[in-house]
Amino acid sequence: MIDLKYIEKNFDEAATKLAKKGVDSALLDDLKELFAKLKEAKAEFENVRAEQKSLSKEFGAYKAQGKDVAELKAKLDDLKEQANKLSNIADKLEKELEQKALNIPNFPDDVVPEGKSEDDNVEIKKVLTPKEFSFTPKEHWDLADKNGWIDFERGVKLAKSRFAILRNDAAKIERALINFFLDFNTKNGFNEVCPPVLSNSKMLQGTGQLPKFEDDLFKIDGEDLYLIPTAEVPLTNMFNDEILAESELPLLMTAYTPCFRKEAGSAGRDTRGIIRQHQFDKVEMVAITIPEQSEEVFEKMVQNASDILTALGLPHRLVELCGGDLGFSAARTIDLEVWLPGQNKYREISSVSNTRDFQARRAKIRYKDGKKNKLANTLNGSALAVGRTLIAIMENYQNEDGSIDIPEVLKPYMESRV
RNA sequence: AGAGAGGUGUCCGAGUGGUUUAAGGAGCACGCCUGGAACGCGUGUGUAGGGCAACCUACCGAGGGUUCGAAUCCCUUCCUCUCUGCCA
Repeated sequence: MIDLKYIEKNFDEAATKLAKKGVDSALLDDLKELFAKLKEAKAEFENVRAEQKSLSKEFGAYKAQGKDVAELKAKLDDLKEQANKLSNIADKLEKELEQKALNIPNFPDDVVPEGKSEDDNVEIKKVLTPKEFSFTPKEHWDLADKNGWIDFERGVKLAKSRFAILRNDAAKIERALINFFLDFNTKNGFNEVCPPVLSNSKMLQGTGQLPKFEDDLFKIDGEDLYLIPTAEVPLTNMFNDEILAESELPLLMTAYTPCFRKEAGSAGRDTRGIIRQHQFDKVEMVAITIPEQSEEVFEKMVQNASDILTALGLPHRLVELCGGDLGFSAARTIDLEVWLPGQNKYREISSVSNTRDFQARRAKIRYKDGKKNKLANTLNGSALAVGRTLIAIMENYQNEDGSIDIPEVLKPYMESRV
């Protein structure tokens, strides 16, 4: 959640920042007005309540002394009615304000470039040069057919469209990648976690998926539970409503989980192949830091994801997302895009974000700084999306006859094949 | 799923209608003690909001109710523990 006090005191600055993300300043006006109204309503209520409390004490004393309380009671009855009325007004305003505030996205960092869509993202650097093929490289779905690696029809039969079954070596590579990623991250200081893949609504609100993006989530019928869209949700919320000791920060975590997304609004996009599925595997990194540290940890996470791609011999590039392409909770995001020779373009394979204190404020993740409690910073990033890595390996390691080589670093993880 | 017990501050824990204005302890911070530390002693210390000082308000799992007054009584609901059932 954004900092309402900050908006109150630095309205123009806040409006400028959010304009970068495409937020209409009228929304902020609304928010500011509500905030002021709420303050006033609360003050009014508190005054009445204070009187009510102090007279109630007198009432007790009167009774003890055997004095007549009729007059006092009439006064108190009146105050009670007033207090109820005022508290209802304040409650209503508070709920309205909260609902509106929960739907305002995070402020972008100053380094975030202006822009409306992904076309305005800024390339930071390229890593590894795509290799020249002596033949026209195929797309991954053709290679999948040729090798019997992906069973699209039966995936649809089991569930519905955008579900697929990995078979033969594809299933083995998927598993090998998960293990390779987890080992790689662990060696770089990330602690391995194996969380639930269902999450309740409070946690999803903590990381920003709810209330705004309910349509993207699979919900369990009759329960306050959703399938997680990313391990960011359970890992970050492990510390929901907790106060951490400064000495235990930064907390660096990594987890493999399947992820579930309805992909509402992407009808027709990436319908071939397994680029965009309702269920996909991902190994995620999450960090909880003090504010002064989050920049450094952010760089580390980007570097870590890039190093994995390099270790796999996959050409990729780093892209700084522009304001318009930035996610709801992110203050800053760097995407890693892997080279797909079959598609002849770079495609997103990892997204590393610093949410600053946006999620921490929603999820009440704090740390004790000497005496005071302060909001922590939370960061997340993929290292990496497993299915898309499989695609990248297929397309980059393909031979003219359609066979596919296995990257060296993966071979120790695939002894049953080699 | 059934029966019983319970949810109080960073943690443990007392508290069955009015000096609870949440006891006490641990932890933490500061000071004394020390060559330095531990121990010991003293002081401070729940969270959030408003004035930003005194002070005021909300919060005892959540929501509702009773009452002049609720951590305390009633209802609903969630969670935890123990036993039973089921299960990888």
